[in-house]
Order: sequence, then structure tokens, then C-alpha cells
Amino acid sequence: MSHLKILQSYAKRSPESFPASILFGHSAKNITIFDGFPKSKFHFLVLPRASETDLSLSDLGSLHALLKADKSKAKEVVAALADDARGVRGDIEREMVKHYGFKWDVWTGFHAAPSMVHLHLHVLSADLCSDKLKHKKHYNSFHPKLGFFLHLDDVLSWFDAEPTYYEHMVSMKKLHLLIVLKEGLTCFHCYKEMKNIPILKDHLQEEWDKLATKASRKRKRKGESADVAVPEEKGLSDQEKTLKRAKSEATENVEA
DNA sequence: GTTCTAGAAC
DNA sequence: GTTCTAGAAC
Repeated sequence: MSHLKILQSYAKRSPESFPASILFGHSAKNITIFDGFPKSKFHFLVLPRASETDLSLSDLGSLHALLKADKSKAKEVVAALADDARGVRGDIEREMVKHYGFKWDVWTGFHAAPSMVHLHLHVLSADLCSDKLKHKKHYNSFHPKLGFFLHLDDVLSWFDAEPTYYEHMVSMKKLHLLIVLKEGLTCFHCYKEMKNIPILKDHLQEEWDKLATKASRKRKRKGESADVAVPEEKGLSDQEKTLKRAKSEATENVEA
């Protein structure tokens, strides 16, 4: 199976046929999988199931293709993805508290020019701290302010905006989007420009450490225990180990 | 996606 | 000299 079409093949499969290492959950309309190359501490993909719509597989090929098809059907598909994404976000937040003792942001959105076929909604923690984040295009494709990562709420708002605006967003130029990926490396927390990827990654870790420290102080002030289960294997319950193992096994499969 | 590598950056 | 990027090949 080519990497480019792997998500399309998942969209055609019955949820029961997946190993637990790939499938995180499913609903009537969608499946949620572990991103095979998570770019944050938590990173999932929500995909519309091919059998649960009368749109063609090619209409479901990408957000661009979907929005060019029937507008009201497109809205239904995106709204259904949004429903599942809310649940995934809640799951991520519970895991955040369990593993790290605090919650931070979760981003939900589409890549404007994805590299793989079949619509997929990213749901990921807002840290971009991951071994799998290696290149400038990885980082810029999730940077929340660059415009390549299309936040779900923005996409939903297009449906209710002026038709001309909708048309404008649907016809967004791919060339411009790809140029965005080559722009400089600006920290999404503090907007400082970083010289290169290794420096950026160290900096992102420091920014996340600051969030963790702040949350820990806050817990102390409130008189709660400041001690948190450390994110190490020995500190994890069996269920958490399973989730962690599932995540690392999922690495063999998804996302380009 | 990964690996390899030329050449740029430092 | 070493580190890093980015394009080609797979």
C-alpha cells in the first residue's frame, strides 16, 4: 500500500478490522486513528468513513475536493468530524492531566495542502514537542498562525460566510501554501525567530517546560499535591502502558 | 515517510 | 571542521 493512499484504505475498512495500535475509536460516520508520525505529545486523525456518505471517494479526497462538491453535504461531513474531534479533545485532555498533571491547548484543524489522499482532521496537543518533528515543513504545517494549518472553527465559519468568501477559500492557491512551508522558524509561543530546527526544538521544549512549571505552582497555591505521575514507563498504569505501546506500534503505519 | 549527500552556514 | 538543510532517489 502506498503511503499516499493509506488513509483512503483505512476509510474503506470496517472499524472492527483494525488492530488497536492503529484505531483509537470510531463513530457511525468517522474513525479516529493514532497519527503514525505524531508531531506533538498527542496527535490523532479523524477520517470520514467512505461507506457512511453518498459523496464519492474522490469528493472525500481532500478538503479542497470536498468544498468543491456539494456545499451542504460538505458541511455535514465537516460537522460530523467536528463532533468526533470534540470527543478526542476530551480524551487528550484527560490523558494530559493523568500523565502531566495539567492541561494545555489542543489544536483541531486541516492541512491546507495535505500530502496524503483522503480527508483527515488533525487533533493534536499544542506543543509540537516530538521526536517525529524533524523538518521545517513539519513545523510550519502545524504553526497555528501561518495559514497552512486551517483551524476547524475557521473552516466551519466559511459555510456561513458570504458566498464570495467561501469561493475564495475554496480556490486558495496551492503555490502560496507551499511557499508558507518554507518560511522562517518562528516560535508559536513567543514569536521569536529560531535559527534552525535543533534550536527551535530545544526552545519549544523550554516553552512547554514553562507551562508545566506554571501549572505546578498553581496547583501548589491551591493546596493540591504538586506531585504528578512522571511520564515514564514505571509510573504508568497498565492501561496507560497499552496506550503508549499502541502509539509506538502505530508509528509503523500512518501519515506522510 | 527515510536515506543519502552536496553544499551552505557557522 | 562540524552542523544543518534540502533535494533526489527509493
